[in-house]
Amino acid sequence: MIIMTNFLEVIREIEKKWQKKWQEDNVFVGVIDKSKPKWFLTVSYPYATAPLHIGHSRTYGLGDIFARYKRQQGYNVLWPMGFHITGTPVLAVSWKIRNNDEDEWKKYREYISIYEKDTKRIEEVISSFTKPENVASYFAKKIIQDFLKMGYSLDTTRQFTTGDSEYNKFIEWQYIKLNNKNLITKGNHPILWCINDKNAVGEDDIQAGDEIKVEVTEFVGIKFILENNSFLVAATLRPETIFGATNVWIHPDGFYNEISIDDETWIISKEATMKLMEQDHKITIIRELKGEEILDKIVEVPITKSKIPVYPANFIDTDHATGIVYSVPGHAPYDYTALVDLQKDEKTIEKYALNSEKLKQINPISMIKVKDYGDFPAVELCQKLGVKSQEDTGKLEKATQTIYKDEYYSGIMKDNTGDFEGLKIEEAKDRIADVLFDINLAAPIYETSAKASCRCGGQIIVAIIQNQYFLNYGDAEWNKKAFEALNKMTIIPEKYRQSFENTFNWLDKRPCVRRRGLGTEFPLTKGEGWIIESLSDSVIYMAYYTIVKHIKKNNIKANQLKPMLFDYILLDEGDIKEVSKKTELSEHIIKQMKEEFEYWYPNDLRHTAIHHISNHLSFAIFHHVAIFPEKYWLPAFSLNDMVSRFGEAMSKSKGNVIPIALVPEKYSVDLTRLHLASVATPETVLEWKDTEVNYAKQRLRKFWEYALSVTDTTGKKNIAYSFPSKILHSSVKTNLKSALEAIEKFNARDYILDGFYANIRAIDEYYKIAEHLPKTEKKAVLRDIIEKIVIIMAPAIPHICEELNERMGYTDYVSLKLIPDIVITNEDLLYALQSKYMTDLMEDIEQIVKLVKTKPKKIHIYINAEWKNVLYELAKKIFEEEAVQIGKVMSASKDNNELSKYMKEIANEAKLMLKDPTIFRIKILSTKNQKNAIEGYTEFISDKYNKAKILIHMADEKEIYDPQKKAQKARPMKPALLLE
RNA sequence: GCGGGGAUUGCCGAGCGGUCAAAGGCGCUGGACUUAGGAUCCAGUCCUUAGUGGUUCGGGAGUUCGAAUCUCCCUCCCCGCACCA
Repeated sequence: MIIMTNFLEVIREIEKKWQKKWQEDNVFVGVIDKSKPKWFLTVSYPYATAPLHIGHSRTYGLGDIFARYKRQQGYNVLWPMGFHITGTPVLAVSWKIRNNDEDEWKKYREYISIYEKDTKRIEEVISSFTKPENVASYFAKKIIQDFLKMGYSLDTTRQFTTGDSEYNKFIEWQYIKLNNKNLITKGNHPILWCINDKNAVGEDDIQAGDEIKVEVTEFVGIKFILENNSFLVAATLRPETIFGATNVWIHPDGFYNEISIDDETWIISKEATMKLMEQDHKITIIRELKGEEILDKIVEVPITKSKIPVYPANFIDTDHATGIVYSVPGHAPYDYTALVDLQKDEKTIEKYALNSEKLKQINPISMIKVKDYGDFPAVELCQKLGVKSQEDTGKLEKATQTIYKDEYYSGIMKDNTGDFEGLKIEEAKDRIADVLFDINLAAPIYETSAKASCRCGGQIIVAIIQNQYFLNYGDAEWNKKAFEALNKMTIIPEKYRQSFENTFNWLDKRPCVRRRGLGTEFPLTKGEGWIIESLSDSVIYMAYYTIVKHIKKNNIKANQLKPMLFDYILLDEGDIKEVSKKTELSEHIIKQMKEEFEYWYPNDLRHTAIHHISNHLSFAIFHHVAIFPEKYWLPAFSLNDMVSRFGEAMSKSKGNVIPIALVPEKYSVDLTRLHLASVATPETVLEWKDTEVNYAKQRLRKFWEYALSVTDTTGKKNIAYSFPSKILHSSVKTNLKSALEAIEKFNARDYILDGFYANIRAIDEYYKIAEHLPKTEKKAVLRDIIEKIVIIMAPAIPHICEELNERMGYTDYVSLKLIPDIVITNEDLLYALQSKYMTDLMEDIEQIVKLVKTKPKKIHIYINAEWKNVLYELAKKIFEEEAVQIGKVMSASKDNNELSKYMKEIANEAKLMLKDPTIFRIKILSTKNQKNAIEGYTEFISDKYNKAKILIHMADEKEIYDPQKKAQKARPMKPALLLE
């Protein structure tokens, strides 16, 4: 109990002690050493706007295990870290703090209180966030501290942020390269836009943007011909329904504009006019009008050429698309309901002097055949749901969605749809739109998927940005090269390769400049206020780590970092003399930078979270193949999923966050590292449960105690190991061997499960079986294996291992100790088999003891006759590659001298074999080795059953004690038992 | 919708053609230690049985000497979908 409370405290002190030493001795600083193979790891750098939590430490912790493992394998390892601060988030935080956003202040008070205890200081820090750069610099500083407190073996001398002016030069160079290779194109592009700020908006800028998902929707604006070159433009998502149009709806009280647009005359709502002005049109307003002005007018439907009237409807929203829709009562519940409402509504008919006769003649048109519906799905569904009027919006919404879905997936165009007859709706929809566009009787109208406001209060609409710059990921040659690179890469876990392939196939043009956020100015449009989108900051920056050290050390200025310098260092292009002259840098410094890059690159492994696959990881491959020669392409990615708690992803609003900064005091660093890396496979969401952490804690404590019990002794010294000790020794070896095989494939979980947990269990087991053995032997064997475990498990639990290494009398760092070769001998394999054999045997004994319910005085164990081993080995050979056929065993036995005399017994045995053919797959111990194993455990078994006598009988021997004829039942690996 | 992943014993979660009744954990049950224990340690935890038997791995069909693992169909669940890092 005392040990219990103290254990974590002891460990925590140890953790601090070693972190300090590592830092003081610069143990993890990457320095060129050409005598060693290099290994360059990167883990995606964090975004510096908030404290990191335990979910992040899953990713970084795995990275650290890999880095430490490689280091202990003799590689010269470089694992640097920087910070991402470009884009909008830093600005958004700063903006909210500046505008005294209460929630934001509250959130940041909590964040900062993780690091600062004094309330006044907390307020001070937050106040400083009114300057964006302070947000980034504060968190960058804190996060790196957190990382070091987690024991990560980082080279901290190569830190930078994506906001550094020197780094911006590197990004500028990247874009110059991409542009030179014609990978940047121009075009128009719809985006979400705030009419107030006159600027693009992202999720951060939209009120409740994290809850309402606002997207750009493309409507087809169909031009209903009013008169020559003058149109009523009705917007729809379902252009195929044009064949069912019976009339046009307009809001009688709504305000509309007659506009001149691209040499045509349109009537659309006032709001729509404003929106279209941002959508790449030439517009002048001719006049304003109210909806009622055009009621009862007749328009011509494109394609069908039928003439239909314009009627009033209150469900029309003038602030949605064009504020005009056409009516398809057969297939649209709103339209049907509005039509019925109007036909009954004498008052309205009179008010607008509508042609009542004509109105009442209007009937729904059926033009889509849908499974499980009659001719008029809208009518059917409205009746079924009991829709009363067009005010019944809840039910109408539901009906609309149901029909949309049903018709979309199972609808077929009917014979009144001309060329489109028989087409599935899925297909007809796009075809009809294309035809309409072709004959210039439709135009795309962009609208937001939901009404939304900017944080500034302005309405958000869709705007078309002209001459926008794009990265052309769809470029056939670029794409092909990226695939080529991907095909050569190692992806861990391999199953994510598919996701990359899908991403590559889906990637097309991607806008690469923004008007908002921090970042590098776009070099092609200097002075116009275009910023390079921030994902481009995280695709080839790994290369920058190799040279940033020299930039900082030599105090190189941004304006010295000319493209030709990067060309020379990173691409080996150009002439050093000229570069030196133009950049005013000494040749020596330039050479050093080049040497550093050429030594470390490529980035041997990049480890990140899974959700980066479809963006920055894919782009990283694209940008590498575009810019670098093949020898510098990325060789490998490894990935892990996130951490959840109480079933949900960690987020401030869910209140389930554990900040990394609190890990050392709340848990322990080694404990957390161990748990995070081993409790789940990397591709699954890891649910953090304190009860499970507790398990890891108990095991860690046990390991610590076992290890401490042998720090005062030395290894094996002329002590002959008895059977149980040999078993322990070789099973630990076997476990460590498979642990090393796992981590070699970057499988940290199996590495820990096999190398740590399985070994502790093996020791537990040993202590049970070895109670009767001399203390000196037990200590010797334990010391022997602890030494190995300490070295091999150091990558996972480095602090504890450093401490034990020291307490065992070593003066070097275990973090730098080479992992020994573990060689599994035939003897080890035999012990493993014997151990398994004994576990099974003891289980059998235990089962019988339980059934008999009396304590046995004697335990007779019968080992099978030798000929049975011969038989099984023979059968194994026969069935190695083919199906099991008993006849073959029988005939082969007949030809075998040793077996032919037992044919009767073999017939019985064969029946058993057929029942359980797996027996042919397992390894079998000789009768002698079965006996050896049992003898090695005799004392233990005897002690376990009140000193019962253990008697081993060989079925072959004559005159054995066998009152119940058990001996003949013994099979290889399955001795028979008799308890008395 | 498109694309991907998944469904395992009370729960979480490994396994992905053969010692698989299926790792490990949690929970539960019993015991030890204790004044006590929601601490820790040990044992047990599908059903049956002097053991080598039966029924299980979302549902259904198939391939195989042998399937949780392979194939096909069905049902349900999760994730990603571009100007957001």
